[in-house]
Amino acid sequence: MVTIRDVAAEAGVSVATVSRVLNNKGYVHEDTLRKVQQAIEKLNYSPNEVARSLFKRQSKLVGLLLPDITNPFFPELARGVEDELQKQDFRLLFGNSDENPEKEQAYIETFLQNQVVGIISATQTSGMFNQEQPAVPTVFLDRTHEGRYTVYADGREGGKIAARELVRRGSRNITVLKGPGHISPVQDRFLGAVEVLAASSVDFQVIQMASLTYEEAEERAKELFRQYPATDGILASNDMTAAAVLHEALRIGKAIPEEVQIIGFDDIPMSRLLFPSLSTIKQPVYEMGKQAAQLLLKLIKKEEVAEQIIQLPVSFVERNTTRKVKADG
Amino acid sequence: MVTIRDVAAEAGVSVATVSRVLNNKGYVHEDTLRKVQQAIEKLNYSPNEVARSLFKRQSKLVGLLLPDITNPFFPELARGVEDELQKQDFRLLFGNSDENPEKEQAYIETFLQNQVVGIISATQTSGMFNQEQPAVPTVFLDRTHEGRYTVYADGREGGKIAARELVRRGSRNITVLKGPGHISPVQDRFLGAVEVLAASSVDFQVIQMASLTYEEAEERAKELFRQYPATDGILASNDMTAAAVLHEALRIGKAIPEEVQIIGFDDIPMSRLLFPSLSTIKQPVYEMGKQAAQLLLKLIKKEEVAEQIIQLPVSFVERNTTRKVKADG
DNA sequence: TTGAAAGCGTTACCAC
DNA sequence: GTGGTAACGCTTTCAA
Repeated sequence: MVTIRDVAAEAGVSVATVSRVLNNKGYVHEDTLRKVQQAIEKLNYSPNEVARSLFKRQSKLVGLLLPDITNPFFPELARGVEDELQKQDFRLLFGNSDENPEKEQAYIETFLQNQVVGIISATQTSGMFNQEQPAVPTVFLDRTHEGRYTVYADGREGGKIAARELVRRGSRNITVLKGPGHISPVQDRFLGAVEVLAASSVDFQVIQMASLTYEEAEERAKELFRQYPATDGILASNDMTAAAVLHEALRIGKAIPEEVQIIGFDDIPMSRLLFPSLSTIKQPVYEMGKQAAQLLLKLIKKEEVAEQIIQLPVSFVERNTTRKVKADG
Repeated sequence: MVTIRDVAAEAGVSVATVSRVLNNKGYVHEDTLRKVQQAIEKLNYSPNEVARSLFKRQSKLVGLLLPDITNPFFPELARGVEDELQKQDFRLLFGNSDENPEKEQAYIETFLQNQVVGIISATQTSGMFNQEQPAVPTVFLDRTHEGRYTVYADGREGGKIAARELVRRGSRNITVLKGPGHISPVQDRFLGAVEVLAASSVDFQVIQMASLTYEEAEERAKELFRQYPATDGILASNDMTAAAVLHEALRIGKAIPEEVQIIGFDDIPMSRLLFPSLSTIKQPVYEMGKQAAQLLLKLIKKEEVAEQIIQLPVSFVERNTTRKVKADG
């Protein structure tokens, strides 16, 4: 391993000088500069980040905590975060918590032990965060936490839009699939939907799910069609569950969207590839990741941040699990 | 920040002693042990990994380089890697290279600067790796590299199986969509398929794609049906392109699988949710990630490793883009 | 069984 | 403009 000492020796200067050119701060003569640069080149030197981090008590690393990268909602989030951080030469320390408090705790602890400059977390449990203010700037992503920096999409409005679209397109007996209540975005969209439905004149009922897995959604969908055969509109908690419902509906011979309309939530990549392609509420996922990273960067640099909570808009994506409607007017 | 010094002071011992209990190596009296543990508890001390890494010239970090986590093939790979490493308290430094040599170079450099103990790379370009043996144990995943530790699935055999299944199920005019030749697994499956087709009595043609994007596949699919209207069987480079072909086929009114059969490759999560659900060649993706991590762990610990290359088997997943065939016999 | 001290590779302060 | 050196928090000799 070649160190700053070797470079100094090679260039015939002190380590202090080499350090100065490395960080280009402080005076250094042009000739000296050249000598040092040549030495660096010659020895193929590259500074040891660990030593730097130790001295500065802060690394160029950011901790990213996700529930599960395998859930198709998250890869784009992660990408948004990474692309933004990468531009400023920050790197990602990455972990999946499975919403398991112990795992989460363990990851956060090692993030901190590795002296990350900041943390972005898309988890809800946040056992650690709840206890105390974390030692480094932290931004929550997709999940809201009272009094914390947060970037998320307007799930409430999304739920409303979904419900309105379903009603507007003619559903008169709607079933809402309600996801786990402790996941804030899931709860928000549910509340939004119910708010609109309650104020409308359509019949509706709610089926509670304990998870958002495809498998459970399949079960619930069976139940749904058995229990509420008159249902002609379904609001799913997310696209994955919508896919399960869609398949079950097709399996038992329902015409989609003629007999039953379905609206999902998220707009994950697969949604447009389903058949019929899935109408859904789109979250600006990449943008959310990006904005979370930007916010964190500001926090790290102690720049002024206008607001603690950034809420991004969602939008209805009309595809083929909802009926067409005449142009408004 | 509470340091080992604080703990030592609190416990009334030297830092050396605290270090000994931390790493439980060397003699330490039972009473002393207790005192130190209490001090640690009381001060809520947790050792600084950065300082450790600096001294040991080696961290508890592993670099994971992926082309793009947004490509649905990779999340499960990453998960396999992470789950395995996490058990042994290693953490992941994570980056997407987009198969861009500069990005890749930059990531690897920072991995090394952060003194990772090892690297797992699923990239093909590997500008850096090609030059010289990297400074730390490195395992290639999904992509093969001459003379390097590698974990991958048997794409060649997969290509053969796919071709055989298509022929066996009655396709007589087959189009092979060939992905970018520089990506080894993609090339392997192509070669396997062609090998079987060439030895068979069916007609076949090849369409070359410059990428594996859905968008390009859509274009090529249009071309395909225009140029080779007699095609009754399609071998796609992966499931994503298969999905595009499937949609285009449906759009122009082809009956699937009656008029045209399609087989994908990978078995990404969406494949079973397509309509008709996609027959494909399944790669044991999670397992691949896991094995790569296990291999790297062995390398790190300088344990004996039986072989440099681990090849995992693939399998045909029969779904509904291929015709049923009577039981063999 | 314990402690003093050197050293891991940097940076930043202070002299010159 | 430049260099010497303490310090970052830890581990590991080595001596006691």
